[in-house]
Amino acid sequence: MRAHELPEIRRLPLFRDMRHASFETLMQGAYAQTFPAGLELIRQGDPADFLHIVMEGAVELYSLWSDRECTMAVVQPVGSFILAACIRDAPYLMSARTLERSRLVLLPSSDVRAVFRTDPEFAVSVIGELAGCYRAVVRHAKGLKLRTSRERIASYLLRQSRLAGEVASYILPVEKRLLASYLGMTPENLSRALKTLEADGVKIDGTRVIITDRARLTALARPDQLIDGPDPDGSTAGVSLPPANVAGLRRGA
Amino acid sequence: MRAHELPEIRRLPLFRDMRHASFETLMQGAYAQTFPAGLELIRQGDPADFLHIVMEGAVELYSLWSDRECTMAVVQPVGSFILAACIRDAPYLMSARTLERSRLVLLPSSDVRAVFRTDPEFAVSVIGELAGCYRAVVRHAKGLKLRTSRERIASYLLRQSRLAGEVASYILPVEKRLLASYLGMTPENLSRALKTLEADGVKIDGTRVIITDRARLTALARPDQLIDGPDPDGSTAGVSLPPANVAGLRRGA
DNA sequence: AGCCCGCCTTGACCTGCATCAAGTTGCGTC
DNA sequence: GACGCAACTTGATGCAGGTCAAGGCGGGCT
Repeated sequence: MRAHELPEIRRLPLFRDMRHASFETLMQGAYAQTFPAGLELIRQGDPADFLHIVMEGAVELYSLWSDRECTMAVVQPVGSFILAACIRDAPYLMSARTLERSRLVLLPSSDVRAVFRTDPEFAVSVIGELAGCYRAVVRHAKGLKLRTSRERIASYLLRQSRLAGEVASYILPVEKRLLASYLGMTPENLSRALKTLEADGVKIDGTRVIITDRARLTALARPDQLIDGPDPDGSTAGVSLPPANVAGLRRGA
Repeated sequence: MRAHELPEIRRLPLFRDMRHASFETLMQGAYAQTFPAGLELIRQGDPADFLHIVMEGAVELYSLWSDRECTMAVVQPVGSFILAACIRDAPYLMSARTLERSRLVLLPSSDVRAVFRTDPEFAVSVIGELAGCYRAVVRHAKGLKLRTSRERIASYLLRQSRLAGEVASYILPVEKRLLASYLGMTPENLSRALKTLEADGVKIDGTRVIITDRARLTALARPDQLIDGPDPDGSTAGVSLPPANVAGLRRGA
């Protein structure tokens, strides 16, 4: 564990308000490690031994079933994942892999469970975090059930623009294949849909998104706070695709 | 509030372990009411003023977007709903309506939030409940993204059979239109798919389901604990369609 | 620099599922 | 028992999106 990492973890909403002693206890059992890109960190179905925290890099949460695979979320620094499985001492519902070289901190699940029973402040933070995660997944499910592919794409593009500060142009934060999987469609379909969306106010040039007619794109996407967020308090709770970079710098790769 | 209702609420996992005084406090602000069938209890987007508990009847949670609608879950006695919105003091993400004449207990959200801050045992229960809800929605999303319509139907039919005790025949606990919406398809498509599933080991006669070839149906559905549940500890956390009745008695209607 | 591999695109095709439009059944009501 | 409504079924049709197959582009490595 590096010196600067402890304060960074401490600043997370999940750990911000807990007692000092509790934090110490948790961090005693912690260990940090750097993993190469493309490594499977967690296999779905395995027992939830550790709460994972992403310090650097990016981690994809995905699910497998019967030779099919789909992306559920991407976790970026500094964020935690699979809190729910740790708490219930239940098998992971999702697998996780690094998208790039990543540094993680791992906390034994048993420690996490022990600490929130003795530190009410930490318990309250866990409640907030879980409630946020729950609402994020509900939003995702709503999008899948209520919107068509094109609408999901348009909403995503607008949401990323909003997260970057209502910019008219930005760089996609993830590979298109991953985006397609997250949005519940094939890469081919995403590619074609992006092309046809040029008639609806957005131009895609490689990884760059240029919103040419925001009103038109908005009319198609019909963004809704109850699907696209954010929650009034603004916390995203880490279960979604990462925010876009404003400048031309490409994340990862 | 009726005399027998307090103990029933107290028996819920969410309230079972809290301090007596906390329970008293919560129940002082509670009020119970009976609603007719088909009444909108909650409109998505409204502020989360009350935690709802279903004492009798059944409540559908559904979502609306742009003249489309989909069922997210059905809550049956004795279960609570929209805990996450209450905790975050955020707008409801889903609407709720009674499916039949139902009796509900309503607890002011502010009381819930206040109590879990002062009663660590209650906080722990809330954590467990939220983690369960989160995992239930993740499962639902996985099913939507990884399985085809036919596979979702087959899985659902097998799951209901399991919940009823591996019976070969049972009555559908909900209307088919609602089931279709829950499974993410149109009623027409459900109707047709059920017909074609007769070649795969299950016969549907009205509301009765008869599994004629469990092996064959299982081969199609490829049930998976990480999608269909249950979690090892068995708690369903109330976010799913209700279990089937074993006997010939029809729920609701 | 050149090569190679993986991501992305494009095309052709086709399946699954939605949509629209009638029926039909079942059930509660009068 | 007849009526009427709502749920369900069935049919015809169309389109969204999946699948399969073949390039093209770009970035990283030797």
